[in-house]
Amino acid sequence: MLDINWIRANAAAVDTALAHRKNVPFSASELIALDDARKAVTTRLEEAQAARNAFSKQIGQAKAQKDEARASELLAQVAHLKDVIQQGEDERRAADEKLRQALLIMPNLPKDDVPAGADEADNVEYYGPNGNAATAAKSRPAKPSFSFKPKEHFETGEALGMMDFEAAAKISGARFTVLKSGLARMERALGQFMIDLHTTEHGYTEVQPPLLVRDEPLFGTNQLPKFEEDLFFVQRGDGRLGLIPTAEVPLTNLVRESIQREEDLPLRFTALTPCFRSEAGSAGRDTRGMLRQHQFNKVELVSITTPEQSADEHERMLASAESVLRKLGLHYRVMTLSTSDMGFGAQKTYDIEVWLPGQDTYREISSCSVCGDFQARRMDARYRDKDGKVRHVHTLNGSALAVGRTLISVIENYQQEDGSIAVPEALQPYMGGLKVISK
RNA sequence: GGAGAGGUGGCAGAGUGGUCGAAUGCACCGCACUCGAAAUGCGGCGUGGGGGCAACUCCACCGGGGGUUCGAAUCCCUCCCUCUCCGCCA
Repeated sequence: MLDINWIRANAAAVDTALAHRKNVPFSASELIALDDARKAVTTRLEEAQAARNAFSKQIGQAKAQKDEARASELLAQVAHLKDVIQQGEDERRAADEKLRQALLIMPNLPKDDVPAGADEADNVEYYGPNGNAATAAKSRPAKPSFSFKPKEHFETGEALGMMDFEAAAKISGARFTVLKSGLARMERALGQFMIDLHTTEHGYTEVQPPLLVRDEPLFGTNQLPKFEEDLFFVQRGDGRLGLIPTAEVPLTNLVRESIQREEDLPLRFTALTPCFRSEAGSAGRDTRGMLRQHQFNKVELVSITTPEQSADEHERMLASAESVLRKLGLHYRVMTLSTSDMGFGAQKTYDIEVWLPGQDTYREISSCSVCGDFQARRMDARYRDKDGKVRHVHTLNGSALAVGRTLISVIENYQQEDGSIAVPEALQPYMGGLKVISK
C-alpha cells in the first residue's frame, strides 16, 4: 500500500512512476482530494471531541466537589455535542474507508531502473549486476542440442505411462495432473533438492506454514482485494479460509503486526508447499500438459530486510534461484520485467525463463520481486533501527523454483530418443542413485 | 463438540466509570559514580494523526467492531484469538 503522506509530498513523481503501469485506478491528485476530505472531517470531529472532553472534565470535578447544581448545568451545555460527535464519527469512518479502499487497489511504484513498457515484449534481458551477454552465456548451462525432434513434456510423460491427465480429469477436472512412478518420484526429489540447497547453501530457514489462511494475510501480500477471483476458498463456519496461491503469503506474513530487531535482519524463509490457483481468466491458455495447473508444488524464498538491504537482497535472491537451474544443468535466461508486466505489489521483478526444447521456447519458472515497504505497510510489519526509530521493513519474494515446471523442463531437456529421461546428476542422490527413468 | 479463564506499552504485569496514555518490574537510551565494567543512583523511554517556525498543543489508540454514558482500559453486545479441563481424533 502506498503512503498517502508520501503521495502528498511527491504527487508529480507518483503520476510519472505510474504512467507506464497498467490498471492504475487513481491519480495522485484524486487520492489527495480523498485525503483532504478526510482531514476536513477529522478536524471538525476533533474540535467537537475536545470541547466535550473539557466539559466532561469539569463535570467530573463538580461531582467530586458534590456540586450537583454546577454538574447538571454543565450537562445541559454538553448535551448537543453528542449528536455532532456521533455524526462526525460516521463521516470520518466513511472518509477513512474511501481513502483506504482507493489506496488498497493502487499498484506499487516501479523503481527508476525498471524499463518502461507497454507489454511483455518490452521486458529486457538481464545479465547480472556487472554482467554482459557473453559472460552470462558462458556462466550458464548451454542450450541442449538434439539429434532428433524433441517432444513436449506431456508426450514423453504419457508415453512412459507416468503422467495421466485423463485420470486427473476424472478425479478433479481440468488443470490437474496425476504423476506416477519415476516422474512422481522425480517431482518429490526436485522439491527436496531445492529446499536442501537453499537451507544449506543460501542461509534460508525452512518453514512449514499453514496452507489455509485468513483474509488478513491475503490483504497483506496483495492477493486481496483485487485478485480474489484467482483464489480458492474453503468454508469455515460462517467464514472462509483461502488456499495459498503461493507460500509467499504465509512466509511474508510471519512478520505481520510485529516489530523486528534490526540486527535480526535480513530474515530469510523458504518453504516447499502446494499452491492453489483458480486460473480464472486464463481459460484456453496452456491447456495441454501440466504447465498451468490448479495445484502445483513450489519452493518459495522470502526475505525481510531493512530499506538499505533490499536491493542487494534482490540480486542475492535471484542468484539463489538461478543456482537451482545451474545445478540441474538447465538452460535459462533472466528478464527484467517492464513496468506493464510487473505484478501489482512489485517495485522490480526478475523472471527466470527456462528453455523448453519441446516447445522450442523459454517459459517462466521463477519470479523474484522486491516490494519495498508496500506489503509491510499493509501488514504493519516494522523494525526498530539503530536510533530506536520504528520503520517499515522491506519484503522480497521469489520462486526457487516452481517444482512442476522444473519437472517439465527436466523432462524436455533430458529426454532421449528412446523415450526415456536421464536423471540430472544433482538429482540422483535424491532418487536412490537412479540414472534413467524409462518404461 | 461441551464447560471455564483470559487478550493492557518491546516483554512481564497492575488497574473494574471521572486529572489513566495507563502503576510497577525487566529490557533499552542518557547522565553520575568508576582507570574501565558490573552493581547502584538520577533522568528519559509507545504508536498514528491534526495545528504551530518553535516551545508546545489537540485528537485517537488498553485484541477487532458496535453500543450505553456528559465521560469507558473499566459496563453491555458481537466477532477474532489464546489458554485450561472433558469428549473426539491423524
